[in-house]
Amino acid sequence: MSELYIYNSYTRQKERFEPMTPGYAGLYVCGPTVSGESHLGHARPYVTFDVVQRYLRHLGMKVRYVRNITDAGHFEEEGREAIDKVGEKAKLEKMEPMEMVHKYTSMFHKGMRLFNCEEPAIEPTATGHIVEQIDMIKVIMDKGFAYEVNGSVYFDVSKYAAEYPYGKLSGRVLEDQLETTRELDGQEEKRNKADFALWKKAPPQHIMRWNSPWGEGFPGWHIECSAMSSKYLGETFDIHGGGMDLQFPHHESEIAQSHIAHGCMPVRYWMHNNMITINGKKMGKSYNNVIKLSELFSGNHPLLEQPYHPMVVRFYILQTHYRSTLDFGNEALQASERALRRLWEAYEVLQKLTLNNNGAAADAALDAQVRNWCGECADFMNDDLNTAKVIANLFELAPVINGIKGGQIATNALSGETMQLLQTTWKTYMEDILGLQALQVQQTDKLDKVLTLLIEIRKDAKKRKDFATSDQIRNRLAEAGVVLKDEKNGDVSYTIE
RNA sequence: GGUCGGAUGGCCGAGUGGCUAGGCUCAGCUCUGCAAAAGCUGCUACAGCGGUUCGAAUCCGCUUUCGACCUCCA
Repeated sequence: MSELYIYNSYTRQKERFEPMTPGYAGLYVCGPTVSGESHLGHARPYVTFDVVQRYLRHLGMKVRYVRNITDAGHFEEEGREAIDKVGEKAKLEKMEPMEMVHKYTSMFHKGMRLFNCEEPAIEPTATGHIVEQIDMIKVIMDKGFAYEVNGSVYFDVSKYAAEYPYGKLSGRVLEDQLETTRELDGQEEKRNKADFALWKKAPPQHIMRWNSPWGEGFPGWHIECSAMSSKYLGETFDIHGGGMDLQFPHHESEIAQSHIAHGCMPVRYWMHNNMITINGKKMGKSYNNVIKLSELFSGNHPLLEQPYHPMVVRFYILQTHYRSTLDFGNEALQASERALRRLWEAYEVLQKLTLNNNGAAADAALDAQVRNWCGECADFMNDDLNTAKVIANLFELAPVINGIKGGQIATNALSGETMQLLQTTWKTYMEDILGLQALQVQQTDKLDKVLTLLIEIRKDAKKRKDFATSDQIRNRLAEAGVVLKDEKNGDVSYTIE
């Protein structure tokens, strides 16, 4: 039995995952900024870390999964107008800040449900943890690594870098930063360009503001994650996840401020998912090329040829390793849709197979092959969560399942034990770990009865060789999105698209 | 400009030294009243040029090219 290895961005190598407390795992993932609707790019980390969380649990660990909601505090452009993003957008939309935050939080939650992402154990908000953030800033100031200027507080990166490995996570050296950091208004407040804000003084027009020892203002860009992760997971915790684009400056800053505030490194394993690209470019608001989730599900976007089911998108994400870029394309999504449909139908077939083969496997070679394919899935997950290879193995097994049903493979080819392993493996990976669900519309009993009746009428017609009637039923149902399938044994099954 | 990471068959995408990845598409066959589904078979690729090696998509060097980060970003 192999053990779980994950790629640690901090050390840039795969490391064996050993939780701090055996049997328990702490996971923090940077959540959404609820000043706008989530897009396809956002889906990736949440699906990725949902699988991480599911897998840790599958391995028997109790997982505390914390994912924040950023509902205040980020700057549009640091140092320029010091505009709180949430406050500014609210004015444009003529909404109260809390009204907008609630709207986009609800939309985010709805998206997560559609993707079948399990809810985090704790979903803390930035505005709910102003006190903790202020306390943390005070500690950093007391230790001499932050300074106040005109109602704002900055972290002294140079001082930190002189003693500690600042830039290790993102692979950069401070000297480069000093040369390449862009000239911005308000930079003169800082002692060094590389310093970042822990607390910003609120300009008069700023809506969201809180009292602090330094006057009215709002928390800096990075402090919320440090304050909330340490509160709920401890000063050092197991896994911190997020998109690769957050490595610098966000996660680098988290490390520095937490390190000073708590005297220890905050995170043991850093995990970063790669980006979703579109026409070769990262999908992001700075490129103005985002496809919002609602557009994706409705197909209402110039780049979309059709709507895509949330499960198709989830499957599409999991077919690629999380550390590779994933290029958006209609062809790719459509391929995923067909693939998932085929896989899920095989899964449903497998669940219905009831074989009681008490004897040995008639086809020992196939039996061994099946056992091997099943067993490999765990190895693939343990190798830095290679969901792509797990799915490939499920596709290796699909013809075996369909073959047994179709009669191409003898019913006693596999031993009863292997059959059971096959069923358990599919249930475990399809549902529990990959978190996949049926694409089909949930049919009601009434609909099922109607369709059963039509199928019976069609069967009678076929018996009488009245193919006009039988084809009419089949074709009209197909037009309505119900596909009939004539089984070899005379049964008829249907799928609703 | 600096740092880092890619370039795999018609498309998507695994894969770090030798063994068919997988999916989608396409073609043929089996089954079938026809079709669909399913099963079987075929299409066999690793940007280019050198090098290391018995052997390289996989290691090293160079070239071309794309991207990410350096500013809010998942």
